[in-house]
Amino acid sequence: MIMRPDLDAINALDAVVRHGGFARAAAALNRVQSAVSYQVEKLEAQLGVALLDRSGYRVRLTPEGEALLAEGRRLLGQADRMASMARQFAGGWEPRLTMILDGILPLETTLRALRTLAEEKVPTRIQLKVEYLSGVQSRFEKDGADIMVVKDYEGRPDLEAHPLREVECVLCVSRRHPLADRPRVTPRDLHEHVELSVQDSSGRGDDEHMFGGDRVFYLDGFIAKKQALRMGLGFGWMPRYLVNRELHAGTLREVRYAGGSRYRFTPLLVHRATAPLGRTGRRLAELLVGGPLADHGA
Amino acid sequence: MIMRPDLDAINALDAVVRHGGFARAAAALNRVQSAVSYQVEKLEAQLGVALLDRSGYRVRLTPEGEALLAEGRRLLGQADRMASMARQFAGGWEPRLTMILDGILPLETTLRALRTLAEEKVPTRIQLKVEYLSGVQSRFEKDGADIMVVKDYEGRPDLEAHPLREVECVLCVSRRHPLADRPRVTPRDLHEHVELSVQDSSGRGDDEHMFGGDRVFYLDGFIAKKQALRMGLGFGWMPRYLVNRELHAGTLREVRYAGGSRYRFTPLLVHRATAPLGRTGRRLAELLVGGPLADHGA
DNA sequence: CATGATCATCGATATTTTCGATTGAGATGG
DNA sequence: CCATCTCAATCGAAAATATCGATGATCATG
Repeated sequence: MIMRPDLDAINALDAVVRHGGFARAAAALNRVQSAVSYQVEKLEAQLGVALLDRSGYRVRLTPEGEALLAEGRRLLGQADRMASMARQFAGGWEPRLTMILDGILPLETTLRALRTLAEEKVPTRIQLKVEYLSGVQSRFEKDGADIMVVKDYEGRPDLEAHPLREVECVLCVSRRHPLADRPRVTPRDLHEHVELSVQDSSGRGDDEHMFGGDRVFYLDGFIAKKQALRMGLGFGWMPRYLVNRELHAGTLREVRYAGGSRYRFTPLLVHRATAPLGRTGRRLAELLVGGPLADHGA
Repeated sequence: MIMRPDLDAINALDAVVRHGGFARAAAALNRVQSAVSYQVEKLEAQLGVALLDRSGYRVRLTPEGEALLAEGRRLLGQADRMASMARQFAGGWEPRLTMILDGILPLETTLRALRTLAEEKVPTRIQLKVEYLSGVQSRFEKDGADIMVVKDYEGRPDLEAHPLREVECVLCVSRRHPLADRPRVTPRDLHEHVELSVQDSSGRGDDEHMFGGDRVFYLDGFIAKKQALRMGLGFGWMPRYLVNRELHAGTLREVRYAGGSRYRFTPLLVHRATAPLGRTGRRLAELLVGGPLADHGA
């Protein structure tokens, strides 16, 4: 008996109430009066409830009609949201985007970009995963992700890379560590101490910037690594943005290493050239790279 | 170009995905395969997005289709909720119910009944207002409320009343009040002290149980009155359920009044006989009265 | 390779929706 | 009080839309 209401009919009722009458509603809907009348009657039949009080000269909502129209308007709103989502998909926005980020990079930059996307109301459901070193690429492949932001990656012809802002790394120790006060540190000095490193989350080989000592502690992220450094467990490379405060305060010291206690690298934003990014992907890349994407290979 | 989607079309898509194929979906919907095919194509046209990937032997949702169908299912759910609300209205449930409660009565009983109604998922929007003494009836009239629960009311032929569980009142004072230790309190004794009373929220006359002394403090509710009693400001009647704990603990004492320090009254649930209660009203009355409503006057 | 299932397509039919005109009832203004 | 206007229901005809039933192409399976 009572069935699902028809959106057009709800829309008709809404127009009648909003414009205060069938004739006006009809004009607004580009229909004739009887068509609107028909739709409202249909709605009443579908719901099995009298929605309009027709006893007076002008129609009025019944209490039931009021409650149901309120519900119906929410329904219309939701339908419109669905339509607008479709419009965005039709306009080239992808429904999903997966990005893998190397944990050595500042998360804040990425989060700021994601917030901007949210403010721009992109309909894309974005998934962000953090990995380390070659774990990034490995997950990129395994998950069929759309974008990865890496320190290094194994170049392939079907991948396209864009350079991001340089990141500087510093070789640090705790101020209480024996290496802290040594004026000129040699590789031999380093070998006598524990090196702290973030483990490659894929389980594969090590970073080129490691020293290959006998004792290496592997931590599962740079936050843990920083904590270990501060506790004086050993020495290790840290991205500068993560230890600036500590270097300044003196809780961490830069190792005066003869071979250079700093190095810079250029992170790369990589995506597949074969399956080009959707609009959200392009926008995200644009925000991260800091300008529109040039079309060049790795 | 992109328009509001049709619920039937969404339903068709849902059936196709759920049953895994057009033919099965058609069977489930009591249509033929081509009709379902038509509906899904219409939906795709309405949304301007390819929802199904038809390249394989079996159709699959595109990523866009997945996102949009998820949205669509929520839409269908909401539409069904609207239909079920209508079903309840059609079945005699009223959309709104206003009840006025005398603040002397235990709120908990009422709240328990309202919770039960909520659990029974009645669609009615219930408004509860608390007033005191004749303020209850006055608001009942002014707001055109459906139900009032009163201690006393001005009987009229078009009102129908049902007795509720008796409430007992106790004449109390603070244990530090001079009346607390007096063995036999006379009306004259009472007149020497301040009487505490809850003010009639309509501003009209006083309760029959007042003592008519010279000094009466009017409080704006029983919580305030209890506080005043505990502070030793005076004596006054309190419903027993509100002061049981204090009487037991000894912070409040029952006045040993010669004319009786207790009285009971029977609260009445009153509604209009002319405009009979809807289903929610009847159910609420039933819960409060503690049984089905008998059909008798005041 | 035969068979069966799946889905798109298409003409015919059935149903729904809209149109346009009319009617009766209430408001409006002289 | 009456002419006139607006409002909304009603109804037959026309238009639009949905469904049916049959066909054909494609793919899977044994």
